[in-house]
Amino acid sequence: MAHEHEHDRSAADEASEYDIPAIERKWQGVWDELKPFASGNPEDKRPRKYVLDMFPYPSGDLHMGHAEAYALGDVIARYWRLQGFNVMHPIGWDSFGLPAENAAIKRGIDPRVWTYANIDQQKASMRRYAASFDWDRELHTSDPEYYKWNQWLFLELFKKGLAYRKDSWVNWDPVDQTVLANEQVLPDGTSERSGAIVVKKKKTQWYFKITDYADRLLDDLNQLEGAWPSKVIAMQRNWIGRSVGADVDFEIEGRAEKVTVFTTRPDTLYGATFMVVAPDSDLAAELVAGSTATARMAFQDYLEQVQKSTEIERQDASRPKTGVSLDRFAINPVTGERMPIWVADYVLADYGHGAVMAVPAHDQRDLDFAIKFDLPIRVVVDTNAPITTSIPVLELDENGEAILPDDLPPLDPRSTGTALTGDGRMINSGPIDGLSKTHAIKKIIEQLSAAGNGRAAKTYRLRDWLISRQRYWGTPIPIIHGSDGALLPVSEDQLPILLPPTEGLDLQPKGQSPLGAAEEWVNVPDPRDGSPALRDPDTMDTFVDSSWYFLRFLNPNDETQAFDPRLADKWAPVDQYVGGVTHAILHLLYARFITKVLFDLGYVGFTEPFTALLNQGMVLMEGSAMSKSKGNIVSLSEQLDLHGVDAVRLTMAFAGPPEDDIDWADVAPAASAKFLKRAWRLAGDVTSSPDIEWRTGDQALRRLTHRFLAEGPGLIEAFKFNVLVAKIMELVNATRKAIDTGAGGGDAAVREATEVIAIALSLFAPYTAEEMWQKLGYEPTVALAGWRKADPTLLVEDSVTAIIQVDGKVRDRVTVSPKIGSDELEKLARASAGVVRAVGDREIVNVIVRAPRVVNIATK
RNA sequence: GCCUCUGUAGCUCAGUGGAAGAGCAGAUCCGUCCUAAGGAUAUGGCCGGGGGUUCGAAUCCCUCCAGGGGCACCA
Repeated sequence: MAHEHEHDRSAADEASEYDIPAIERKWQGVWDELKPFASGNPEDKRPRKYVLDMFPYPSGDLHMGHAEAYALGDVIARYWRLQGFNVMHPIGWDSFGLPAENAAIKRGIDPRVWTYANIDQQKASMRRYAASFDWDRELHTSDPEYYKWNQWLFLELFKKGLAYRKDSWVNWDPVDQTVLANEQVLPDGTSERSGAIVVKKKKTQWYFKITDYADRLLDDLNQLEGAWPSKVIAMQRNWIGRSVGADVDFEIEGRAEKVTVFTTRPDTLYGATFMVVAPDSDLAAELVAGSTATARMAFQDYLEQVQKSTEIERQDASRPKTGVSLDRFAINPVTGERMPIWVADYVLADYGHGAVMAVPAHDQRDLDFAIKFDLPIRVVVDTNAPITTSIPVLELDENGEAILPDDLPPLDPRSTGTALTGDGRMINSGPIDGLSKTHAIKKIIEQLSAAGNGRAAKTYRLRDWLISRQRYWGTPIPIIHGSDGALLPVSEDQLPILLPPTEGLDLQPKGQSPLGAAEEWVNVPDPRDGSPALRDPDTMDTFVDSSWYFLRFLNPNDETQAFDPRLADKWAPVDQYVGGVTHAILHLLYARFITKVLFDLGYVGFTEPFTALLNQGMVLMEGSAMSKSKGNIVSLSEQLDLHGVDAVRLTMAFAGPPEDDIDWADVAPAASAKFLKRAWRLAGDVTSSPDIEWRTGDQALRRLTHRFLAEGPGLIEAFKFNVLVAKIMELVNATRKAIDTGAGGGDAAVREATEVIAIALSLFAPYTAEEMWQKLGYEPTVALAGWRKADPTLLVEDSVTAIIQVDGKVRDRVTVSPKIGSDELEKLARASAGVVRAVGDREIVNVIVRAPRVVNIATK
């Protein structure tokens, strides 16, 4: 620090001190005035990019997880701005939902009050955090101006038959007293929100018909390959769970209608020796009703036992098989054999048709069951037979059996206990004998189709999206129930249907929507004839809100439409989406679905909402997720007060690859703060003026600077933020060295490097970067300074070191021109002292030359 | 059980056929009334183990081990 400042430090201007709180205050004001992150100017000629962070639920204050996500998303937004793009980087609030309602109940206040107070608080923290959001686009999903368009969207789906009511078994959360979508139930059978064990209830509810889009949701994942994390793509594929096979109809003795089952292995139909029906299915109840009294009693006992078991128990595949016979029979359509019908809980009521044809020889579950209950087993695929891609021609003996090598294991699943699930050659299967699996499947489907008792079929694990919720703080469903049961859509000019005030309403969860008790609200005239009718009392799943919010950001204040299709053409889909992997299925699947619906309705011209996706990891503390119960919560505001916003943001970016978790115990925000101050000091030590001629500067430092400029964009675009930060550190160290022991503070290369450092740091540490930029003699803002182009002449080295190996070991090295020829390099290598010594009197058998980098001399 | 990702310095990670690297932390020294800021220097590695391919392997192939994630009675 210069001496003259030491005497009047108290009066020193802000710029001569690295006074973090003062710097933060100063630049927030400047940004508010300059609005460098506004993206709404229609005259703006820059190319456009849409960078979106998943919007937060307003829980009260920012936490470490938000801090990581918004730091990383901001790096990308700021980077594209430096590359000359008009970047739309909006933020809003996912402000409907249960936490607000539960908090309101606890405190006896309106959820609105709690929600909007939280938003105010959280917004202040966010502004301090200096994410480069375009605040002009802020939206709240709990505003009537927003949820009006949820209702519009619902009606669009209703008109298309994609929103419908059905009576079905639903997931019921006994704590929050509401139904849940399948996606909101964790694999262990608990609610993702309340943690309660979810139970099944039979209820009539609203669904969105996402299963109509199952194929497109699955197939379009291919477009996202490489642009979305492969983990998320895999999870979505699993979730949709398409199986390809056939439906086969079985005649039932004593029943007029056939029973259809789905199978992925229609080729094994000749080996189907019994049928298994889900115990909790309507089919089982009906079949047993027509059976003997003994069967009915056994079934009743079994059903009760099944219904007592939890979802977790039921999902344990290692559990021994259980079941009872219904004493009814199906007829195998190809063999004509009688097949006993059993019920067993390994068959699920809500998958396929709730019944399976059991092929014990070739399916492990069926085999386990057949062995336990001594049911017939017939092998129909010879898995020992060789497979060819065409119809195989095999050596057969006089009985028509394939001639096999002696050492193959026998085909006897009953004694081995292992089903033969592999490919092979069909046997015991009449007209399809001799075929391989693929051909047999094709042929049997043809035969079944021709006979009218089967057809090709697909089935999915994906279920329709249950969107009704029996709670207050959400979007009212725009449907009126006529006294005759008619479902009457509210006309669009009546929207929004506002939530009634909470006064006089009991929000306490009790299994029925609190809205149903709002007499004045719920009782409406039938739009057809004015007779008494009722509003639908349920509210929508808040995932409806977030399934299209990225479009509302385009013109969040538009009162005439949900979004402007012309703006959607310009800005959407989102170029870069950033958020946690917790939404890998839920939100992302729903948003993809709604986007495809909007495409089909002609509102948007694209079918995928998020072109690229980055999942950031979690912030942990000492190896585990931060939680109140563990008592390991690190307070973000404390960290910000301690180290400054810039240091915390830099730490988030530097800690590792963005998708990895950050353990706050392993990182050093204080070291980041130290580094930032070190970088900041460079700007004060630059004594040249901005118009200095770069070319006169120190060449070594210039080379380093321009190599940095050349590789920076690739690192950012590959999300290797941590690597870029390490490179900035290197550049800072080299510049420091040039100032102290080399070219000095007046050198042009020192100024150039420091400017580049300020620009690069603006991605991670905006306050420090602005401060440096100003010290270097420029007007704000560094955020729009632009990423400089690397000078290609500074990227080529004028000499390189070639290594000389003898038998793979380095024995010498020579400094050569990067353009040296192979012959010349080989000559140099053979003559080198190290090589002569190492080779000695051995014979040289081979010389590999890779000019200009390496020569390897092999000896005998 | 199946699928998938990851094992490189104390920590976080680069490097993905051609000399094992960076940042941070730690160590020592300079500096200082003390502390700190600041600066300098050196240290630190069976590249998870084993086998193979190659003139040459951290890098490619096989196999095993360890850890993370996902799926799992879905016919």
